[in-house]
Amino acid sequence: MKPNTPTPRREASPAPPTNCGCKSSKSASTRRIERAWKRLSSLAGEGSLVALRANEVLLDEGQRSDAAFLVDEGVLALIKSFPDRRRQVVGFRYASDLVHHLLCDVPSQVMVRAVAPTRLRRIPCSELRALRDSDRDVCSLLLALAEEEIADRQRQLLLVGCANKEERLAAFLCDLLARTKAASRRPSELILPMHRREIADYLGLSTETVSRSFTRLVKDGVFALPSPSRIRILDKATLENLAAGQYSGGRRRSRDAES
Amino acid sequence: MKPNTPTPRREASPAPPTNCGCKSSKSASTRRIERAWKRLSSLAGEGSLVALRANEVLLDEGQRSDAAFLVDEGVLALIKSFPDRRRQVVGFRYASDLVHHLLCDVPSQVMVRAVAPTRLRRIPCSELRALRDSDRDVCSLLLALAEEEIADRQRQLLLVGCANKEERLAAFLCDLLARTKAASRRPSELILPMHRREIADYLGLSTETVSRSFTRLVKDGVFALPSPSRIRILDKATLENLAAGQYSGGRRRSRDAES
DNA sequence: CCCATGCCTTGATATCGATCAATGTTTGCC
DNA sequence: GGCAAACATTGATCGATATCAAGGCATGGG
Repeated sequence: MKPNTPTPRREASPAPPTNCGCKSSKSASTRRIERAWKRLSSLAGEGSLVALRANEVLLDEGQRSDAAFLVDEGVLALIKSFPDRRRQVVGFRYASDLVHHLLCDVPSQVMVRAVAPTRLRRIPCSELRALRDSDRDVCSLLLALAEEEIADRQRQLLLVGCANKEERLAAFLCDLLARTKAASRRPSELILPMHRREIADYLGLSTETVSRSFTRLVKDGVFALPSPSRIRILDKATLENLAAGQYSGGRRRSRDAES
Repeated sequence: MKPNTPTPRREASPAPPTNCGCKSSKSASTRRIERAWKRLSSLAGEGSLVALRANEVLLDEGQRSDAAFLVDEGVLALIKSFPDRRRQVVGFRYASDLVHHLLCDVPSQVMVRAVAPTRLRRIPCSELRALRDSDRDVCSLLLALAEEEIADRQRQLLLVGCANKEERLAAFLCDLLARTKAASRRPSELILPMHRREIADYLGLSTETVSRSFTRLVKDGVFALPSPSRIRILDKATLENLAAGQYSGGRRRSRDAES
């Protein structure tokens, strides 16, 4: 559709392992990563478009796909369900994210479901693997993406393990803000593409608790909620402090702190 | 210093992305990974040994190291601390694990501390990076290791997000059992190298709650506790069922289950 | 327009694990 | 061996969040 060349995940691609400025110049390694990204996304041909309606499942848990996907538009949730009702969203995927690229041809650990109308492009596993094996830069790029995902999971773990409900919500909103900053013209305006339930399953809370956290932050003047899915940030500093856990008030678990 | 050639993490290396038996034969890709591992570990020369006493810090949060490390013996914890007393262990590292290999020359997100006497071998970042860039198989190996770490973090996230205290402890013990299976002659005997506090910080619980969970599982006949750091598994099936969350009794968070 | 459905919010209560407070137990040092 | 420090266990109580239970508010179909 529109010929937007996808950029690497997150604006100003962090790509930790390559641009650490030790032996190769930053711009050189950035160029390498960009070239690799173009090669990779060129695999995602126009002929292999996938469109999903909201709530449609791209891939079930345990299912193996012979392709990875590049998100053109929309939002997906990676969901792990348990035999009883327990559920955990282990991540969201937004425009220009890769989905399933690490697990090509391996049974998926999670269900992948669109939380909003979504368009993706298929990247056949065989081609992805061939490119990875033949192109050093692509391998580096995949490594950089993997590291980013490790960092994401760690952030989420810290939230669920250490943060109270307002901190969790604040951190989630900050992440979302960072992801969609470019897309929106007004930086203080934030659209929530997912429902309370999905936010709750991401943050390890119940929907009621998520709702109460929204209410609390509205009352504290951190943001306004013109509609349940639209947020107007009023006090970004407080939101970010909450998100960073830089104050005292979270869930402690141990009395004695050493070191 | 015993000349044990380290094997890739986890016995019978899972290495998901390479041995999926689609185009290359399994043994061929396994051989490639093994060769890569040898090349990588040969970087960790005998001259660069590091020995840590229990509780000694290898690397502080925010510090950048110009080397990665290969664990010869012992156990390390990766710890994230917050301004107040909150703390989260985001992972443990055992013999034959790599430490910090993904974050070479980048400020560490976590503190790395020995929880027991530990010996490591340095792998200079520059050499690691050079080998990664020049050797395709090493790049693949690093990618496989990164995927494994993503899976580990996901497992931990599911524990902290969805499991009750006994499930969390059971899952932790099963993981530890799998990691040390080869080392111990008696498969039902398990040595805990870390203290209750570190287990608690890993599982997102308090030490008291961890202690109570131990007591509970002992009372339920799942294992015996000859001493606080020695476990004799009595009912492995129950332990594994608890760990897998394959029953009902965990922390639900949502009433309605669909899909 | 009216109704039905699904989502969101709010309130009351229950529960799980944290916290506070002792009391055991192990370990290592003298 | 005796002591001290660190670690582990146990009990009592508290608090944060889940759960249960109504409503409120949109949105869409007839």
